[in-house]
Amino acid sequence: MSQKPDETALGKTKSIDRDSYTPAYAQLARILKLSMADGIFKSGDQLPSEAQLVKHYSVSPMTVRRAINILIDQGYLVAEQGRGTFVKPLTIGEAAFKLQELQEIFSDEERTSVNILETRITKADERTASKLKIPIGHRTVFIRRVIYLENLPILYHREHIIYDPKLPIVEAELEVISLQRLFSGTGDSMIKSGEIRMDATLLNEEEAKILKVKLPVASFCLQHIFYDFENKPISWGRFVGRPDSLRFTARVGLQNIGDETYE
Amino acid sequence: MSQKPDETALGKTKSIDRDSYTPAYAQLARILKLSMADGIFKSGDQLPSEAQLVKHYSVSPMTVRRAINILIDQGYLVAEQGRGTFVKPLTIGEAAFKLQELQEIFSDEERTSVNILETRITKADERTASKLKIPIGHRTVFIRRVIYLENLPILYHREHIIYDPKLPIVEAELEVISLQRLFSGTGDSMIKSGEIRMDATLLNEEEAKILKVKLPVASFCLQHIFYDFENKPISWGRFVGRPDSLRFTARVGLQNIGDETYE
DNA sequence: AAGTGGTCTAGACCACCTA
DNA sequence: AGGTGGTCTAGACCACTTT
Repeated sequence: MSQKPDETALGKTKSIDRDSYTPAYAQLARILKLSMADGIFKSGDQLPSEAQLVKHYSVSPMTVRRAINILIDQGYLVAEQGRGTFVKPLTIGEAAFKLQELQEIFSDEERTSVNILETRITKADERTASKLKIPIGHRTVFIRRVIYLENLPILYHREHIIYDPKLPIVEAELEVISLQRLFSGTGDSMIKSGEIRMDATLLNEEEAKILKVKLPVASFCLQHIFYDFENKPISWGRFVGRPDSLRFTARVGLQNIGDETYE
Repeated sequence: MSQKPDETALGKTKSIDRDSYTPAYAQLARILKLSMADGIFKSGDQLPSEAQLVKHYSVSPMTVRRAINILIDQGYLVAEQGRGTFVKPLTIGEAAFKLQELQEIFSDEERTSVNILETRITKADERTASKLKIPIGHRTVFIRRVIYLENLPILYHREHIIYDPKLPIVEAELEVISLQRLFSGTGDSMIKSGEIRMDATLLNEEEAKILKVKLPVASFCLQHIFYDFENKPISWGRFVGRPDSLRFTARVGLQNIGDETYE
């Protein structure tokens, strides 16, 4: 592992194809990433300076800068002003579990269906009132529903929405407003932000029955609170997943360096 | 909710302070983000064109472009070539649960300690062999350890590392190599990439005893496989967390718009 | 003083979409 | 055709670190 920048290492690498449709900065980012994957630049190594890269690849400083910024954003490099740019050692903290997969389930309308078990107006109990920051007894719309993927129940959802007499409470609409919209992101929304918390829980009898699993069993619970543009809570709810259908995976480090832009 | 770009909306917003130490692109990104948070630009709205922003804020096209790219990367905007740049509706899929918090636990050496329960050379059983892609019976180093945060056991870790006679197997080193290094990211590493899977599990008796919790209880399990630069597995292991100490939260949408760069 | 990254300019050309 | 985003140039100046 060398600490000095090694310009000669660039000699054997690919060059930038100016006729290609993938932009120069993306090509350069990919080349640098491949060099790291091949071990040409190892963890802790200093990269050739921007000026050297500009010369070697015959691009402008802005293009080099952009390529490097992408790799910094992706966590592969660190830049220190006045010192140089270095290959960042892999850390586990970079790992992130995304809900993207959950979103994909919802956008697949062919295989997904939602079944509303119950929807009624109720008065907030202590816990609900506390979460939604409303007085106890304030009216909320309570909904219970099951999300099926090819006839298999994979999510059980319970949600309290603050009752607003100005909004129409049509069951069919509720289905769309609170779920489909949140996941697919179509149209406008009254929601400014949201917090989601993931817990591991033991399913209770009701949940196990609805999700058609045998007790005792552990699964994920996703609790969510959404806020409007005045930062007031709108709704509070929780998804409980079928344990064998809901998995989260994350990757760290260098792999699958494809042709995609920004990769 | 308007669909046409509304240049007049910019009139009342802040301007860019050229004497400030925060760069112009970051200031502009923040201004646009605040405008969205204030509801000046709503979900689905078209932003003023780059040319309009250039004029209005008296910056160069590259600066506007950079500010917009940041907000696109952060998931607040979408750009469509030839059409315009639009405010992206909030979607739940953007939410990501990061292991950053776990990393912070490890870097806090004052409060964290690691206790090795066992370390021995063993022969791979079927499952281990399959995960590490080695023949059954191949030697591995098996380690069990507990991570304490202020004398409270918060993580139980079991790991199989492929035995390599070239590497020294000093207990003290193992502690550093496989955990501290992975989390803190100091020094170089033989690891090129890793996969981490999160599951919800019922703790078994051994796990519950070590983590000092009462059964039955559900918790998170983080399974990991790390690969070397030839994409061969190096180690396979799993963390089981103390359920009340290990939580994951994620946020979506606009909030906490501070002074930080890139925010 | 020399080298590094960080920012920024003031244009240019292109591809794409809409009218 | 005119507007939009997407890319890129060839420099410039600054702040910082190292020698």
